[in-house]
Amino acid sequence: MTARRRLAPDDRRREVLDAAIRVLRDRGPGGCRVEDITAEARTAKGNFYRYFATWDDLLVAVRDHLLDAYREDLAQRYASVPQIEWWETVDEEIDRFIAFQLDLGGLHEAVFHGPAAVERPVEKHRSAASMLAGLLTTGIADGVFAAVDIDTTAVLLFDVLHGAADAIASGMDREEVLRSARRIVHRTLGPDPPQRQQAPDIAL
Amino acid sequence: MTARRRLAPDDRRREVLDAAIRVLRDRGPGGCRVEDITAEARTAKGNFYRYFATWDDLLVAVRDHLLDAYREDLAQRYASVPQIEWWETVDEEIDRFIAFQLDLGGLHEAVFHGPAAVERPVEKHRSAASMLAGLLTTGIADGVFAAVDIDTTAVLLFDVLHGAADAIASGMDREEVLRSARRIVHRTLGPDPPQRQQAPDIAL
Amino acid sequence: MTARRRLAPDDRRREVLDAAIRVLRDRGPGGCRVEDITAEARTAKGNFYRYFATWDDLLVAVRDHLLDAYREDLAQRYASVPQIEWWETVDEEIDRFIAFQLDLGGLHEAVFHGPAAVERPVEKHRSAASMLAGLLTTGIADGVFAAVDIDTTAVLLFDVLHGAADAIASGMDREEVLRSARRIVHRTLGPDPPQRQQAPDIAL
Amino acid sequence: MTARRRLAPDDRRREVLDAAIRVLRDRGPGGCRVEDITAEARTAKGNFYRYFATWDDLLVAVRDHLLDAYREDLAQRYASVPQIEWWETVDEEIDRFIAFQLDLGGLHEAVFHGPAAVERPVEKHRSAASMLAGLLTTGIADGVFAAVDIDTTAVLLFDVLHGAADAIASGMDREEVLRSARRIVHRTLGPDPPQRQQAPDIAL
DNA sequence: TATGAATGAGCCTTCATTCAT
DNA sequence: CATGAATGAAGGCTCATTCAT
Repeated sequence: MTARRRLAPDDRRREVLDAAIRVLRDRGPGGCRVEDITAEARTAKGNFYRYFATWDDLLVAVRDHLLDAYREDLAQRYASVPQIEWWETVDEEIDRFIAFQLDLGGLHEAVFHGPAAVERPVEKHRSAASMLAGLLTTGIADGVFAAVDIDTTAVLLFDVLHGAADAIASGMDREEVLRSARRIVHRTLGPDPPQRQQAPDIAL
Repeated sequence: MTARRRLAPDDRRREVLDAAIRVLRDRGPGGCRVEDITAEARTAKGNFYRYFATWDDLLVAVRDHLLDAYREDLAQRYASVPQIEWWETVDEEIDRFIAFQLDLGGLHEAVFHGPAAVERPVEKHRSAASMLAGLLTTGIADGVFAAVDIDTTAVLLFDVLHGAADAIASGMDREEVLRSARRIVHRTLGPDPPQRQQAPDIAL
Repeated sequence: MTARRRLAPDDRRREVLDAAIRVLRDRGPGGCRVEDITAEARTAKGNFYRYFATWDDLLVAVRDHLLDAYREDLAQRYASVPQIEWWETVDEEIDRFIAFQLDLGGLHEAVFHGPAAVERPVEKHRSAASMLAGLLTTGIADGVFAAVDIDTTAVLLFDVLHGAADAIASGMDREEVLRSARRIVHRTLGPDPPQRQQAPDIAL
Repeated sequence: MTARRRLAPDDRRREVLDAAIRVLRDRGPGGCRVEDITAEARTAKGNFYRYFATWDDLLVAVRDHLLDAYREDLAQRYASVPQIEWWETVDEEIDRFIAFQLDLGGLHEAVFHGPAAVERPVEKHRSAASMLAGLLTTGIADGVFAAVDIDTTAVLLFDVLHGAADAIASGMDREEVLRSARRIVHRTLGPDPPQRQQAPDIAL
């Protein structure tokens, strides 16, 4: 390289991390090697290992960074809201999360699947599901959401959103998918339907 | 060298496929090479390539085999049923599908994620979602399920089931998860709650 | 295959040999495996080894077959000719040999180069050069050709013809090449120019 | 692991290239794998690919290196010669070129034949024939050589020299071969013999 | 005898990781 | 600290050759 760019360690680490995010997002996990990332970060290959002990560590770091950023963003959004408009919020957050997922592109496969993801699962407090669980807790406490089992429902609704993004990415109509996703969430969190079991019984 | 075991091509292919399923299930995609599979199948490495042109082809074959088997199984179950007890069926199939997923173990990551899955997506007619769509179509036609958008809802409910299996695999309580999964499906497919939108409306 | 075709061993061997010639000619040594040849010969792979101990043996057999055929052809041509028109004959044979070489296509590289050729050189009595040597011997005896060293000249003139075919194959103008080849041969075998050494001396 | 030897890329590349030349020369293309070369170069196998994208690229590099070296050498020899003694020069260059070829040993087959040679032919400006063509051009311009067709004659005379080396390598007497080769070249480039066509006519 | 399934050594190529400078 | 050359374990794939049926 032309000239050494001396940076504070944290800045350099951040540059590498950002480069990794860009490269992973664009090219996906395949065709993305350590060298691709350091090249994108305009630093030397060996430098990578100054900041990340192994390749998997990078992946974990990327994942955690994204999740933390998302969580922080979420917190920001509701930090100053005195009274949440729950159902509006739900739709808004659904859209937002799906948009976020779509934006991840190839990154998603890289950090949420593959060996790194399997061997080093997201810590609970970081997971998207736990964010959702937070929302559910408050919403239920506010008496707006039905009293579902929070942890499991959060996980499963998260899967719905996640799957919605995949569906859109794979070519399904965005609005259709969004509509169905919203429907599932609304139905799941809405109040119990009074006569739910009867109509079917009759139908049979 | 052990004695040669000469088999009809179909049988040998099947043996290799079965070996692959076992190995993949137990060890996951990492730590599973062509040689591991042929060793498990008690045949020579080179023989692998008589039956599968590339490693990815094997993965696709495994995936298709599993999906086809599941679909066939499903068809079998309802082939002779004159009158479906829809809500019972729903619960039963939910349990069954989740059990199936859990049983896949490391196989799931191997064949539904990773390069092979990305570059060679499941053909539509084979996908689990399309099976679900079939069920939805009939259920809606029978007037039991709400008139949801079939394709997208099928995909998203599939994600719920899939996520449920993951959740259980990752240590969450099986019954808890199952209950929430059932709840989401029931709510999604159940009749519109007459007053559903009111409480929120008032809340706003 | 549909039905076993039982052939006399010699016929079968010949079929395989012919198939090899066709395949080698068309595809060259790369991309030509034992199986390609047996497929072309419409027989089973294992049958190959009934007639040729190794792959290299096939190559040698092909080479010898071609050379023998050429030699026989040559003999035929002059068997009944009472009086050879030497210089016409020279030109005719030059053309013929080059045409033969060109016709070999990929075969040439396969059988006259490569490991087989290196480790198992053509036996002297079979070589094209030895045919040429025969011609030279007679021509010199007839007092038509200059008294060159027969063995070495034959080899080198053979290289000229061989090179001429290569040149044409690689895109040079056929007539141009033929003319130069003829010129070299004529000059080499023609009578000593009386004043040969003087002009250059003067020129310097 | 032996101690790491860190070299400037150009130096290392050169070491690998030289090692390749040695190994290829001694053992020929068969029985020479990437690992043999890196072993000879006292470096790790993987390092090979820092300098040569593929095996064939190495072969091409070796070939070009040899041809360039020879050409440079040739140029050097005549850079400072004011007046060329053409016929002496011819004999000298014949000897030299044949010696060069002989020295190549197994290298010749490796780089001038085989898949690499077929798929990536020598660029024209590098070929030995083009060097010869240069010589012919000047010699003809000087009025010393007969006005032959330069390109084709160069190619064919090159084949003579090349064949001469092969002949010597295969056991023919060196001096005999050289004498005949010289004769062919002299005759080809010498002045037209006055009565060339008559003697034969009479002889018949 | 004919068939084609089975064998396994061989080989190129990739790339995370290390470390001399 | 930064650099990028060096390392070497993997691992996919080929194909001549063997041999059970």
